[in-house]
Amino acid sequence: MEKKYDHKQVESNKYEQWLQQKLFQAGDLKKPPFCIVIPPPNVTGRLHLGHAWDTTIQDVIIRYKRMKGYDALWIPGMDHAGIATQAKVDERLRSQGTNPRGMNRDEWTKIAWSWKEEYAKIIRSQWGKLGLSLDYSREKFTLDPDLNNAVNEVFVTLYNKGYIYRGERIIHYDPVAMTALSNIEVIYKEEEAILYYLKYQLADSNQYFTIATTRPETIFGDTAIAVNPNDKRYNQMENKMVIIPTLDKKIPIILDEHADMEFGSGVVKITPAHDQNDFEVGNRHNLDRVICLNPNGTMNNAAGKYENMDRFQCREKLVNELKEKGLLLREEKITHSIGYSERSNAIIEPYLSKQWFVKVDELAKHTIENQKNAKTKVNFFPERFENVFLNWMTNIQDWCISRQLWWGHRIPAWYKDDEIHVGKEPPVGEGWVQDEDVLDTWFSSALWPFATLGWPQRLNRRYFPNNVLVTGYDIIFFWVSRMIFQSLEFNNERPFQDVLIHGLIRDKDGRKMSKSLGNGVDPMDVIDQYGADALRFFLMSNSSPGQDLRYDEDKVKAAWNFNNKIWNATRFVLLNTKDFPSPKHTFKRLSLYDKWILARLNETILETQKAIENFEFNIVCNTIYSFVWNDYCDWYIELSKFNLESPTTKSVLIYVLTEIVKLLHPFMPFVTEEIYQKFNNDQTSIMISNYPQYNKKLRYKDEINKVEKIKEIITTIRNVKQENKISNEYYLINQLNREELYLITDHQIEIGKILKTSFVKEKPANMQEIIITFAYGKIILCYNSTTNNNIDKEMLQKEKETLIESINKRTNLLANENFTKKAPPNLVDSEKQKLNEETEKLKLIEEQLK
RNA sequence: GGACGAUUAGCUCAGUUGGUUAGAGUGCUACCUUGACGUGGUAGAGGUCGUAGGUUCGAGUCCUACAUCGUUCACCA
Repeated sequence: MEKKYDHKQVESNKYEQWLQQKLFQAGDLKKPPFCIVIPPPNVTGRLHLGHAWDTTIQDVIIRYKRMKGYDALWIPGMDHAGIATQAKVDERLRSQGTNPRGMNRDEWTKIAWSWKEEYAKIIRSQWGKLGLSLDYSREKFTLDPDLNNAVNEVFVTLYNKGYIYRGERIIHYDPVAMTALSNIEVIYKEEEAILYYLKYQLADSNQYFTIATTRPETIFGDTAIAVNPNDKRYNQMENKMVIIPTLDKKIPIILDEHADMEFGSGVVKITPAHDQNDFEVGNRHNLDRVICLNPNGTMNNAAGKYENMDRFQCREKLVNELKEKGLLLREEKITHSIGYSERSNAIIEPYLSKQWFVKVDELAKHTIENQKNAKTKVNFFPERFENVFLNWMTNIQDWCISRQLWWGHRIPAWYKDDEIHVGKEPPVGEGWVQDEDVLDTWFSSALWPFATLGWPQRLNRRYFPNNVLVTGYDIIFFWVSRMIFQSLEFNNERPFQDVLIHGLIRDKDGRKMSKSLGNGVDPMDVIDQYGADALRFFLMSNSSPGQDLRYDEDKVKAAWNFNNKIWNATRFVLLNTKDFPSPKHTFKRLSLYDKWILARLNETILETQKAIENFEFNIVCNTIYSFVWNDYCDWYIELSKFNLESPTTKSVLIYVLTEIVKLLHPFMPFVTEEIYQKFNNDQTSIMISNYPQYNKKLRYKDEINKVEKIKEIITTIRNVKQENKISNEYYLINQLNREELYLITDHQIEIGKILKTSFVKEKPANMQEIIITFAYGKIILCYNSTTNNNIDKEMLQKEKETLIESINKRTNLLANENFTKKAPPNLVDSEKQKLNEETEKLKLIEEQLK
C-alpha cells in the first residue's frame, strides 16, 4: 500500500465493476422497496457543483437503504429543457453560419436530438465520476415517446375537464427567445429608470393632462386614458378625447378605479395590449387592444415611422421627438423592478397573445387540502419549506404552458377554421393543422415521479409514491409543487412521501456561482484533484438541512486528509495483521480497550442511524469523523501497539475498521470499497454488505468510564509536563484513591509507554516533584531540574481560584430550593456529585499549597 | 409592504425537545521527527452566542421589539 493516499488509483475502474456486477439494478422482490427519482439535469451542458451536491445526497440515501436491506431503486434521467436547449442549439448553428430559424422544423429537431445524445453521454460519465448508483436500465428522457404519451394524456384529460384552456391574455413575453413564459420564469430586479411625464392634449382645447410612463414607446398602443371616478379634478371629463403625443390619434378619457388619485397626476394611460392592469381596464370598458410590438422586440406598424426599430432604440428616438415638440414635460429618476427572462436574460415585455393555460385553482385547492392530512401529505424537510410551498399554492395564478419553440412536447391540439380538436390522436379528415407550439418544460417534469414508472400504461405501484425527493429550494415552485398537484390529480396520491430540500452552493465569498461572475467550480476538476470521495464528504459534512453551502477548497482538502487518515489506519492494520484475514478471528478475552472501542463504535452506530434517518448528514459525517480520528486512530490504534501479538487485538482492529468503512460507504463509496476488499475473502462488494447495527449488548458502560478516566489522567499529565517544560526524564508515583489506584496499576505498562516514562514507588533522589491533583486522588510527577518550581505553585493557585468559583456557583445552585425541587432528580444528583468531587480536589490542592 | 432565513472563536459553520464550564474544521502559539499517517502527533490560547426587554430555579435555545445582511412573494403610471 502506498503511504500517500492515491485517489486516482483507488477510484479508477470501481464504477465499471459495480456496473458490470449490476449492483445498481433494483428489482429484488423479496426486499422492501425504496425509490428515488433523480431531478433530471438539463441536457444543456455539464453538471455543476449544485448537481454534485444534490445527487450525492441521493446516492447517500440510496446506498444506505440498499445496505439496510431495501430493494433500492434510483431512476436516472434527463430533461429536454426547452428554452435553454433550443438557445444552445441555435447558438451553435449560428456559430456555424446557419440561421436556425431558416431551417425546417424536422431538420432542426434532428440536430437538437444529436445535441441531446452528445450531452447525455457527458452527463452519464460525470455521474460515473461521482459514483452515483443509478439504475441505468430504467433511464428516461423527458421527450421519450412514453413520456410524450403521458404528457398528452394529462393535457387531453385536463382539457376535457376544463382545467386547460386557450385564451388571449397578457403574458410575459421574451423577445429574445421569442416565446411566452410563465410568471415564475420572470426574475425581477430593482433598477433605476426614468419616469417620463408626457403631455396628452385635449382634442378640443388647450388643456392637457400630464401622464407618467416608464415605457414611452407603448403610447402607440394607448387606447384610452383613465381617471379615478372619485377624482373631482377630472371626473366630469369622461368621454372627452385626448391626443396621443406625436400621433394624430384621439383616445377617450374613461373613469376607472385603477387610476390612483394619489399617484403622479392621477391620470394613467391605458395600453390594454401591453399591460396586465390595462388589459383588465380595457375589458371593463370595451377598449381596443392595439399591439405595437413585433415578436422579436421591434416596433410594428402601429408605431408609424418607428416600425421595425428596436423597442429601446425607439424609446430613445421617441423621447427626443417628444422633447422637440414640447410634449415631454419632465423626467424623473425612479427605482422600480424590471422583469428579466430567467433563461435569456432579456427584458420581459407584457404582451397580448393567444396562449394555452392551466387553470390551477382547483388543483391547488386539492393540494392544500391534502397537506392537512398527516397520512397523505408530503413531508417537507426542513419543515419550514412547507409554508413557503403552501403560501405559493394559496396565491397561485394560472399557468401559461404554451411556448413558441420547436424543442418540446408539441401541443396535442389541431385547428380547422373555427374548429379545434384536442386529443391524443390527430383528427381524421382533411385540412387540420396542429398547433405549432410546444409545452412548458415543467409541464412534462411535473409528471416525472410517475411517468418514469410506467404511467399511464401501467404505473409500477411498487415504487410509487417515491419515498423521497431531493431538490433545492429554488425549484419548489417550478417543480415540486407541480409534481404534487399533478400526482394528486392523476393518481389521487402524493408523488413522494418526503421531500428533502437543500440550499444553493455559493463561492467562498458567499456569492452565487454563475457563468457571468466566472466563479463557478467544475466538480470534475475537484474530483481530478482530490477525488470524488473527498468532494462528497466535503459536501455532506459541511452542509446543514435547507441551508446554503459555501464552497471552500480548504475544506475539500480537509476531507482528503480524512481519506488519507483512513488509508493510513488501514496500512497500519494490514501491516500488523499479516496472518489475517484468516478464520482465526476471535473476540475471546477482550481487553479493557477492546471493550471500550467496541462500545464507542456501538454508540457511533446509534448516533449515525438516528441522524441519517432524519437526513442530518452533517451530524452523521461529524460523528463518524470524530470516532475514526479521535477514538480509533488516536487512542485505540496507539493502545493496540502494546498488544499486537494478541489475536483478539488483531481481530478487533480489523473488525472496527471494517465497520467504519461500512458506516462511511454511502458517503465515500470508492475508498471504502477498496479497503473492504482488502479484508474480504469472498470478494463481494461492500455495496451489498450489511450496514452496521446497534447492539444493546455492547454497551460496556463500566469499561467506557474506566478508559475515559485513563485518558483523562494521561492528558492531564501531558499537560502538566508541557506547561512546566519538563524533559523526557521523569517518573510518576501513583497516589490515587483505591479504585483508580488499581485501575492505573493494572495498566501502568501501556500508560507508561504512552507517556514515555514509568511508575515508581518513591521519589528518586535529587528530583523535584509536582503534585497533580484529581478528584480521585493525586499523581506525583518527579522530574530532574535545577529550576525551581514556582510555575507549579502558580498553576495550583490558578486552579484553586477557578475551583472555588465553580464550587460557590454550585453550592448556591444546590441551596436554591426552586432548583432542587423543580429540576430533574438526575441533574440534581449529578450536580451534587460534581460538587463533592470539586470539594475533594480543592482539599488536595490546598494541602499542597501549604 | 408581507413571509422566511441568517447573526455563535480570526475565518467557515454545528448546537436536537430550555439543564448550568457552548463544540468542530481551519487558522494561530509552543513542543515532538520511536516505522500507519508531518497530508501527522501532543498540549494550548481564543466566544459576556447581533441589541434591548420578558418568561423560567435555569435561556445560544422560548416570547416581544429593534438592528444588520440575505432570500422570496406582491406592488411599481
